[in-house]
This record gives sequence, C-alpha cells and structure tokens, in this order.
Amino acid sequence: MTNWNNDTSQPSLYLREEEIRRGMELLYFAYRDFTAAADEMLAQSGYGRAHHRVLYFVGRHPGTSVSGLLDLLNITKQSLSRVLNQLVADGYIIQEKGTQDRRQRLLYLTEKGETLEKEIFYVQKDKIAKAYRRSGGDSVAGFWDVLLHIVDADNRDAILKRVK
Amino acid sequence: MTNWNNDTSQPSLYLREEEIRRGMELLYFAYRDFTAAADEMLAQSGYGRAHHRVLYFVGRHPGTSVSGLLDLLNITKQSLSRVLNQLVADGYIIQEKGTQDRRQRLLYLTEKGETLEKEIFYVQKDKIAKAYRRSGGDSVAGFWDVLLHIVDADNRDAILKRVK
DNA sequence: CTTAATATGTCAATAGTGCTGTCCTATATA
DNA sequence: TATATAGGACAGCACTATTGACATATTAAG
Repeated sequence: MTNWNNDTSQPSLYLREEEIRRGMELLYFAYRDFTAAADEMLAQSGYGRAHHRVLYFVGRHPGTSVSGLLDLLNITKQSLSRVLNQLVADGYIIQEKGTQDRRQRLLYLTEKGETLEKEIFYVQKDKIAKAYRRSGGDSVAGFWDVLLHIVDADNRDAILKRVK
Repeated sequence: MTNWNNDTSQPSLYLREEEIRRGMELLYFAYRDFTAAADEMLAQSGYGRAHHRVLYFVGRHPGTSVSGLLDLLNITKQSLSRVLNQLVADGYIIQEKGTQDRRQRLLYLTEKGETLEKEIFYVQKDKIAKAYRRSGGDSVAGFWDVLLHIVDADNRDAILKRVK
C-alpha cells in the first residue's frame, strides 16, 4: 500500500487524491446498497429508515432514555418524536417511566418490535456477512479500523461499548 | 479475528452477530459523520447532498450523459433533473449535445463548478485522510476490500474504473 | 420511408426525514 | 421557592426521493 505516513516529500499527490476519492465513493455506494435491502422491507410496514434506526438502537440499548437516543442519533426531538410516536402507537416500542428519574421515558422493544427488528436485521446481515466472508479476517479488521476513525470521536464509545 | 470461513460447527453464533452489528453501526456512523462536513458547506450555497453528488460524479466522469448519471446514482430522472437544472442555471455545469448521438446531453463542470467541487472535496478529504493515516496501510486495503464487497456487483466497475 | 425505440425534459402529486421556533407539563434540584 | 431538565405537542419549511403521464428530438430497424 502507499504511504499514509508523515511523508512530506509529496511523492504521489495525485495517487493520494485518487485513493481518497476511492474511499469516498466506496463509502457512498456501500452505504446506499446496504440500506437498500432494508428499505424495501420497511416500505411494506409503511416505515422509513428513521423508524428502523429507532427500532435498531432501542433493541441495541434497551431502557435507553429519549434524550439518550437523541444524542446517539444526533437529531432533534421533533424528528425523533414523529417516528417514535408511530412505533409506540403501532405497538413496536413501549415507554416506561424511569424509576430513578420519573421524568424519563425509558424505551424498550415489545415482542412485536423485536420480531420486526430481527426480520430487517436478517436481510441486512446477509450483505455484511457475505462481504466479511469474501474479504477475509484481516480485511474486516481494517474495515472496522478505518470506519472507526472516520466516526466523530464523541460517537465511538457507543459503538465500542459492546464489542471491545 | 474470528472465522468467517465455512465453519459450520457454529462455535460463535453470538459473536458473529455482534460483529455484524458492529459493521452495520460503523457504516452508519461513519457515513453520517463523513457527510456532515460537506453538508454545512453545501447549505451555504443553498444546495443539498444531491447537488453535491451530481457535482462530484460529473467531475469524476466528465462528458457523461444524463442516463449514465442516472444509472450511476440510481435515482429517477425527475430527482436528477431538479438538481441538475439548478446546477446548470447557476453555471456550475454545462450540457453539450453529443456528437455521436445528438439526443444526448453530455455533462461537464465549468470552472466555477470545478472550484466548488474542489472546495467541498477539500473539507471531506481531511476526514478520510486522517482516518487512513491513523489506521495504517493494511487497514486501508481491508477497508476498501470489505466496502467493495458490500457494493452491488453492478456498481463495482464504476468505482474500480480509475484506481485499479 | 415509416415505425418503434431511445435520450431527455417537464408537470403534478405524494412521502419521508430533517430543521426551526414556540409553548406546555411533570419532575428534580439548588 | 426558583430554576433547570426530561419530555411532549403544534405549526411550518426545506430537501430529496418517488410514481405516472406526456412531449420532443433523434436514432435505428423494418
């Protein structure tokens, strides 16, 4: 691979830009094609990506508060409440008053919610698993490594929390 | 790394799911944080991400036809024409009749368009370059490898075209 | 040369997701 | 008691994507 070191002798400025554009394009196409799979399934339920994200992260962090979810997703209260209310009304998520702080509404998936989350996960899983398999173990480590460094430092903890 | 092989002895089904979710989350957060940088700059011009994508790919593939762009971006004619018309009206892109097939409108960036594209690229470049640097060359290869396998096979050629 | 297909453009309507700004209630805390 | 915080609700706006229908110019096939 080329040098990403502190090599200031500018031996390959063109190559460097080319390789950076390559990363940008891969990120765009991979994200797009990855989400496309779930989009179809969500459309059947009358939901969009925002609904899925809430479903996903509530499943990932059961008992999270509304503000915890807002911080994680980095959206406004209004954007969240629109989709959250639908998911609650449709019986995919339940809200429980916090025992410590009774102002909080802690979020949990219902059985129905877990079922839907699993269904969507199953579709998306295949794409990732296949890519992992076809690339090999070393590549997967690099994939995680680079992506983690693209993510804003503030959000890294939320991802690293479970898998060390 | 764990085994992504044809190991059917299911030694780590839980770990496997955990690692797949890790990839999904990294992809989401990295894409989100990566695009956020450009969003601010685009908002200043009164443009959105769709405008940037057109600007980017016309810059990447000068002389591409409208339908070529539609195939690449995988959106409808109407979605494209809205943003394309604005970019043309604002003098960032010019359309030239194809010499071979005069029905075609071949797309090129104007100088103004190249300037804007470079400005946005410059902002986004830093995020990728920093991540490349902090991860190291082997990781970058793996990053490309896995992402390329997540991308639908149809779209791989467009990415591989330049950098082999 | 006529017909069909293609490349592009346009109009109208709809949906999903994000935003800002404002106002309100309940609860916790200083 | 006063203030801050967690959450909710309403109104309106912007961007992006969709579908479907229709129009024009040009190419290609019969």
